[in-house]
Amino acid sequence: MFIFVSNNITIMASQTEENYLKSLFTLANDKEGVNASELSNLLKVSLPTVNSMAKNLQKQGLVNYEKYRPLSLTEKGKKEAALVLRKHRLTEMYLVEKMGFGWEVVHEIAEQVEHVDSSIFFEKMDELLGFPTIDPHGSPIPDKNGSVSGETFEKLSSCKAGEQVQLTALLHSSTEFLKYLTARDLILGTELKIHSVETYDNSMIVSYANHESETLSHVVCDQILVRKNNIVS
Amino acid sequence: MFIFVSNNITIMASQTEENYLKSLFTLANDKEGVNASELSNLLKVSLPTVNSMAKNLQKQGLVNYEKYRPLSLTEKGKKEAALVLRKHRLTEMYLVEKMGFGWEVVHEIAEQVEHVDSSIFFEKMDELLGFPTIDPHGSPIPDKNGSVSGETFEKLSSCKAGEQVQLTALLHSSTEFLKYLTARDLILGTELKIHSVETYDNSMIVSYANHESETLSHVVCDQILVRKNNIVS
DNA sequence: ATAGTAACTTAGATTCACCTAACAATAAAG
DNA sequence: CTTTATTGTTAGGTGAATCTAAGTTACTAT
Repeated sequence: MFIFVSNNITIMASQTEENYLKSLFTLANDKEGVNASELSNLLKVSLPTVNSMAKNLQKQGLVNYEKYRPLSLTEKGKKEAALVLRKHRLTEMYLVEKMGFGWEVVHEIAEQVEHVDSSIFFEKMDELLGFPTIDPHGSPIPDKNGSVSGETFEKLSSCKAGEQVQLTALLHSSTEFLKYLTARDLILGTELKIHSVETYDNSMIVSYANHESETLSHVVCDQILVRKNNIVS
Repeated sequence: MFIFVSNNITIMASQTEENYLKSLFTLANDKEGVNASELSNLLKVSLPTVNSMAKNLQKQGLVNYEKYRPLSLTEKGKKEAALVLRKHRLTEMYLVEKMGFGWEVVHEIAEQVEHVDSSIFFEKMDELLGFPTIDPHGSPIPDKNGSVSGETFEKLSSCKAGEQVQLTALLHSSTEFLKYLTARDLILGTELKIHSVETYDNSMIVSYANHESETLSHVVCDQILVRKNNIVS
């Protein structure tokens, strides 16, 4: 009879390692692999540094590394990275929603707070925020198992003329805002065609359902998240 | 974290350095100097490690170090230490008051959050808390210049039978100790009447709220700070 | 197809925070 | 006042995360 002593004692990744994992995760966005030089640029460290960290993370079973080939995360690495991202995004949400910070300033703070090692701390944030699944940039917040809800949404304000999109989420849901939208028959799922974007004030002219032409201000477009459709011509 | 200026270059103290400064500050409580071995015990590092860090901090003008003599903080060191303590205590306060954590669990989280380098982050906490001067354990919160509020409290152990006092702060806030107190409904602000002091072991018999008679050992009384009430007869 | 450039790797060094082993000074106890 | 115990110091070494310099592989463009 064999006795297996599991030697996969999980030790917490260092802050540095967490940053590498997070960067690999975000840079990999849909692509297959990530070049060492991309990481080198993003993290502002030299290529040899990336190289040795790649080997280190490979030893821990977190990244796939082969000489001269782009890097990629293993399944284990992806999960770990998603959990860091979760901490980052929950923190950003918390800072904005509960502490009243502007979106411009929260990233820098979240970059530091994300490395706190305390599950109750982040679960409390999650709870106080009402278990959000996307952050205000439309990026998904991974759940506590590191699973990411597949889709990422974009702000309507970042779309271009000619695109067809579907209204999928709101960044803010004040009564005022909801009234504004319902008054225009804009509900979740509405298919929008973007006719033009006014360069002066960034307002958009869109059409949908029974609405031939509606003008939406930038303030409004910036609070609406959409899914881009495959444009069928 | 804190900032010191040298040769016009602003350098941040490392998390490790912050921890040494904070420990020196708290261990020095009234005493003149701190033994290297005390630090060694508290920080769970070897004596040689403390020794070399002492030299390092001396070079930065933060501690007074002479061979074989106890360590002490310079004025500059005291200020930086107080600022770390400020971040720690504001964090604890925030976690308890705004996030609903119990005061037994916040220390561990605050130990990590205190090293975040962002003045707006802690100033926002301060603001949201209404600029408190005392943290959840009753210890004073230094202001943003590193000055500690003047009010000093007395040890319960130094009080006499017949006195009425209010529990205002704790000298030590280990999880064990906090559990001990909460198990007896002893919280900050509790009004205590000292019935008698046992001359043999210096234990005290006190009454408060729904507790007719509780015996507190000297060890416990020596860790509790109180404000003496003006006894109106 | 090959020369030139960009990307990657290796080698070797540095700094920080830590360690153990061995030695020195001070404090405590007889 | 000497011996012993505690406490502090020095020397030397380790691993993590970084660097520069120099060499190697892969991509790209003529």
